[in-house]
Amino acid sequence: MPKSRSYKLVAEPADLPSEADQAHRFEKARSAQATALLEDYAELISDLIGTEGEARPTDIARRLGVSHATAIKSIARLKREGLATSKLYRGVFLTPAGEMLARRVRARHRLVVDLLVAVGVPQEAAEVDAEGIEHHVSEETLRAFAKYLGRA
Amino acid sequence: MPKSRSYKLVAEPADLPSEADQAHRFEKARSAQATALLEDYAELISDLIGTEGEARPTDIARRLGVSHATAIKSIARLKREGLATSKLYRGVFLTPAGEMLARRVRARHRLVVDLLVAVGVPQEAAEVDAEGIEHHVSEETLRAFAKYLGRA
DNA sequence: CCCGATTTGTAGCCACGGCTACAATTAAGG
DNA sequence: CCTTAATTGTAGCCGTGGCTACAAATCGGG
Repeated sequence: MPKSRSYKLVAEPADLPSEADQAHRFEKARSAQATALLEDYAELISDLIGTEGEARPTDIARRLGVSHATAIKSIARLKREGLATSKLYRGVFLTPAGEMLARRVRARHRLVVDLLVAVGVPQEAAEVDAEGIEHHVSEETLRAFAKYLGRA
Repeated sequence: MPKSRSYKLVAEPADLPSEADQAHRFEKARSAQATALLEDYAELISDLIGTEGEARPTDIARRLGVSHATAIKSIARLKREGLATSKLYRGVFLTPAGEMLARRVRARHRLVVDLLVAVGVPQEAAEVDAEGIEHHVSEETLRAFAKYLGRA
């Protein structure tokens, strides 16, 4: 029985998922979006520490294309979430949890770029699109990507 | 010459894109995210009108998994952006611009799902992930997908 | 060692997109 | 036709993630 509008007798159209399924999908997308920023910061901080030896708020801000104030506020959120640490006027560091997240994110990012390239997307477009796409790729999809790329 | 920290003599590490490039990618991802909500609403409204004959705020809200108040506020934004129209206590309709957007979004959504399935992602995972991924797929990448699927 | 530039941090603003609570309107049934 | 349920709309709150402007600390060169 339909959840509402019981006077409507037509069946659920085949080309639309059930209300519950559809709502569930959107909720997933929203929750993925909520963690996207944390993931981007974690990966970037890890990269900067790896290549520059340190991750400084202004560098982070420049790389993300935001003001330093925005970066500092986001770093504060990372600290609240237990992913990063920093002392006043010192650089930013990742906690073990932050490092783990960074590693996962970096691996996922590479897989996404590689898959895009493998199906014929030009390198630069793949890099750009992957930056947004990666946050919405589930573990299951990731496994499929790895398998497709022969890294199962 | 580096934009800052001129005392640093090491070259830009090869595994990180230039600051400008990276910032540009993140900006792209952010702007895509900003339009994602409008795209989801436009597609859903179009679907509902097509299958149910009308698009009512509560149905929209249920399908998106948000409160009706949230849906109504978002519909107001669609109206501000010239994508939808509605009169008090009547259903929601799309403007020609809204319809165009909906068509583009629907086609893109299908292409993304089909590509995911084609590379081995299970149907349901493809549907879920596509909901978040689709907003970040550029025209160029879309063309590559179509070509890969033999629909060039 | 101090002065000025750079970096870091803080304060406060805004729009967005969630929410609950309440008001108004419409629609259905007796 | 009137009452009640459902729907629609409004008000106001919250956290997020942008921003600018200003303050504080650090760092490098003279």
